[in-house]
Amino acid sequence: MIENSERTEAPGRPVVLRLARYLRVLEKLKGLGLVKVFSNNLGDAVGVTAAMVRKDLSQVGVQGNKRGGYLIDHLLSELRRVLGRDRGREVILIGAGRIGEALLSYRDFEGEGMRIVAAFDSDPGKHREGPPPVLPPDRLSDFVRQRGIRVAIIAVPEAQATTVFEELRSAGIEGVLNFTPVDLKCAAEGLSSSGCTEDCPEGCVVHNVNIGLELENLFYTVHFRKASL
Amino acid sequence: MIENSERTEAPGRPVVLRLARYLRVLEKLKGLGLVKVFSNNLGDAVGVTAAMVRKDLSQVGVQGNKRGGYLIDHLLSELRRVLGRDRGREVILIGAGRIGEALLSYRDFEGEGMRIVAAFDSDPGKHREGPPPVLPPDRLSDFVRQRGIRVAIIAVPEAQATTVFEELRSAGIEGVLNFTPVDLKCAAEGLSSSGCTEDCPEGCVVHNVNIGLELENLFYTVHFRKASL
DNA sequence: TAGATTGTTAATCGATTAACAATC
DNA sequence: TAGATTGTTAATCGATTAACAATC
Repeated sequence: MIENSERTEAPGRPVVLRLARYLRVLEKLKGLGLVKVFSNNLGDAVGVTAAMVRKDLSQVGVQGNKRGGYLIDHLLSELRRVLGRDRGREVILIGAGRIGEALLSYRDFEGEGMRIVAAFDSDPGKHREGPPPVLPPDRLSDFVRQRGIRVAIIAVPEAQATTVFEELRSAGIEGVLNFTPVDLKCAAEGLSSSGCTEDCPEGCVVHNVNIGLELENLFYTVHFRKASL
Repeated sequence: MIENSERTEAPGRPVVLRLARYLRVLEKLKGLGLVKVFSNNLGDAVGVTAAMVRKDLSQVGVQGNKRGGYLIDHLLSELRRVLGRDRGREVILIGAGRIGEALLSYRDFEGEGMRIVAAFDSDPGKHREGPPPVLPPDRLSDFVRQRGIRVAIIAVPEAQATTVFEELRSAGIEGVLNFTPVDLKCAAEGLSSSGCTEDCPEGCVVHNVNIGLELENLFYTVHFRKASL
């Protein structure tokens, strides 16, 4: 039953998030002119133990030198490969309202090799040439197919969330970052764990960014800490 | 060493997030006129097993009826109490840029009993009466003390993140929701796990909403799924 | 009583941490 | 060789799931 061949086992979500963090630290270290790094250092920078750093790296097949630590250049290119930095990572945005506009002007993920290549909004007043262009919804499907887009961000009002999600799915989108407070369910039912990630049998992944829940949780934590001191 | 008295054990973060979800579903069910609910139903609505629902509820001391399930009204008031809905949950916002404005106009958490009572921005052009008012940074400290504010949202440019954080801490803020990609470290070092929550020895909790990391992770998941089919 | 649902205990699972053998 | 660091195996921890006794 178990594939025991070439491929290493698929790392889980927490591992991937840490790999992305290692990558950022490594870029900064390289910028400082460093050449080698120990699991020790990386762990300190990201706030995890050295053992975990080594385990994460070995899990994705990245090797170090028994005594010399890891070569930063090697680590950089390996992590970029694993995380898919080499492929084009283009995303579309649905909804050019306040959150949408904020994301459009948030140039930060370009540095990470990701790019919003178009936005879609039903309000004609929002349309513009770009880049990135803001287009009417009826151009969504063609755009996705022609450009081979696989990932979308949903930043529409709550009421439109499920409709938009259906449209994205039928256009062939495989991954969604959802900023609405709605739990997007995939056709049938099921889902939801810690409010972050969810899986869709037929092949669409939804990650939820639920600001209200995060804030709720924060209030709770703050209150509880105080109460327990 | 273990306190075994009155108080139930502190529920972890995943439990609290689920409790908040149960609460939302319950509010809708009540709106529909229902009176009772089974762990079964709640589980379906939130996407977890019935056993987990019962465990979560019993963990915070909420009881049902052995055969009749749970009374929605009872559940509502108990969950509201546990989650602290009864106390005023006021938060301030630092940074009235694009993300900040989006949050200000995001009336959604008012329904959840949380409210942004003021924003602060160093650009005088942003200042206004409100409500909520947008104020200059030098009024932050007094405002926090006078109103007893404990929680803040940081939505400033990356470069200002750490400075703002220090100011908040010295003003006595105990919890921060951080929208910048910077890992806010508490005075010294240490921190960071799955990129969501972090704990600060001296009593300030930071929850990070790192959109870039979420997107990175989504691209990865989508790519990997495809590769493994 | 019979049936159904809760509350809780035991089993499973995955992720983190600790320990240590391999090796440069 | 001695010292240091990796890669991996075993132990721990927490959270989820399964099972079931209690009881309305």
